[in-house]
Amino acid sequence: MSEHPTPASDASLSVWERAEPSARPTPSLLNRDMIVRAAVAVADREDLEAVSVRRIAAELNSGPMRLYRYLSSKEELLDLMIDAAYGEMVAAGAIDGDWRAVLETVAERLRLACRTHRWLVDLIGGRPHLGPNALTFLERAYAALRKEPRFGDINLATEAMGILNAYLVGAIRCERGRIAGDLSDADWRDRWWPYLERQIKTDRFPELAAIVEHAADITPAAQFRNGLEAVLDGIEARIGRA
Amino acid sequence: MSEHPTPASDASLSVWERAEPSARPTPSLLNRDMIVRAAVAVADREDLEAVSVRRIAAELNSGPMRLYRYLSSKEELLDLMIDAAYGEMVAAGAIDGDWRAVLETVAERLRLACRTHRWLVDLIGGRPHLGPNALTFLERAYAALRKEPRFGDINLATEAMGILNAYLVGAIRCERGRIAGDLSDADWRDRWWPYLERQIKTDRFPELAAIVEHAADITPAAQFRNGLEAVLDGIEARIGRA
DNA sequence: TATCGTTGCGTACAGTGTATCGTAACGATG
DNA sequence: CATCGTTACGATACACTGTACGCAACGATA
Repeated sequence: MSEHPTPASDASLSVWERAEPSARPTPSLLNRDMIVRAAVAVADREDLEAVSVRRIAAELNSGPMRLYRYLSSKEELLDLMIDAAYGEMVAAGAIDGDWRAVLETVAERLRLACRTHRWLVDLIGGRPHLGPNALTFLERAYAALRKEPRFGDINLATEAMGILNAYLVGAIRCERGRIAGDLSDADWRDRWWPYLERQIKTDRFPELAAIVEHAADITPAAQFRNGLEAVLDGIEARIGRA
Repeated sequence: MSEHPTPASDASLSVWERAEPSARPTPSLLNRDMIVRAAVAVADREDLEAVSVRRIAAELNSGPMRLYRYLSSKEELLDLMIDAAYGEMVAAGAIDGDWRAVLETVAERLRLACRTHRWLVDLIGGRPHLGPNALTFLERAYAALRKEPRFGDINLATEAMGILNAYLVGAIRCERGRIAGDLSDADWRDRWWPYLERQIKTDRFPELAAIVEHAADITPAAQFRNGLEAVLDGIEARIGRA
């Protein structure tokens, strides 16, 4: 597979020994889509730091530099991965309903995407998401939102979406590694939890102790939804006032 | 400074060629605090990816592995840096006032910390912040918050703080790289902005076009405050109802 | 004094992203 | 058809990463 195919015109060899003339060693089909697909697959199966240029190239039976004909940097690969995720969010269907339903749909789609592709969590809130699918998703969300007369002023719509987005990014990111995070996560159970328990036993943090004691009272999903409701209430208050 | 000192007991050399016996080359003072200080300084001056173990070690006139007597991994160095930032947030003074003032103080402190130390933005929302200073900060915030009778139920306090924190993390992270981000940022001006402008000219994204047109209507700082107010309103609505 | 366990940290390894550049294939020309 | 200049591919190589490993030097013990 990676053995040097004999150069098609090595003069020291007779014709019969040499490879066929159209020797470009079957330049196995390759295109951006395949690259992104491979990267997403690796990131899904393992995690984001398993995605290295070499690794993805190997996955496609090529050398690392071959990818650089399709991408000009690894960052661009990440951008493409993000946009692939937005592609799924777009494909999940039309966005409609009253403004609250629209914002809830946006929230659900993003959260679902981040659950399907855990690596996405590390990528939201960092670089801007401006790929074609992201733009399409945003465009549709805004279009749906602005059907409501209350959001006739575009600045109001932008503000609402900005607030929602900020909450989403933060909530989704914090869901990993919340105080007293679910002990199913190995990192929490083995590393942080024992430490936290010891700190609390010192009686220097009575409030936190109480919090940890009640930590199991609410599931992450419920917390997400409660927060979302609160944020939407807040937006409603601002909209009404404006 | 880094020339190989001849091993003091290399049998192949005569005494006169060998270094003095007490060859331990003056093990310059070192401790965790100095390491963290150096790392923060480098990250402040350049950015987070300038912080490599080698680089920080060199900054302290030592080899890379020397740091591993004080840290067991680079991640721990990042944890220490984060907690140093929380140290400043704690030192900024007591937290008091009514619940709204408390949450606003928390918000301001975190945002200020992220402006003073831009690298902190990359570190919030990722790993949990459980260093002693972070715990102290949280403890004080909760203590102040719970003076309000409305937050007698600890679960309410946790929920409120969770929502606030999610918004803060997201808002602060998104402040870098928002749609039509400030053109003072070189990356935006040279890389994203021209692209975005071209996309909008295609008329495929009329909503986004309108948004971009009005992008300058509001400053990032105002947007942050507006969002914060909305989130606090939302929390108030939930608290009142509960 | 000779030996040993412990400690500190330099060396080296396996990996990263990507600049560079030799070379192979091609299209145009003699 | 042979030759050449041009292009584009992608292997090699470079500068860098985090850190495992093992060696050298030390203090304590026999």
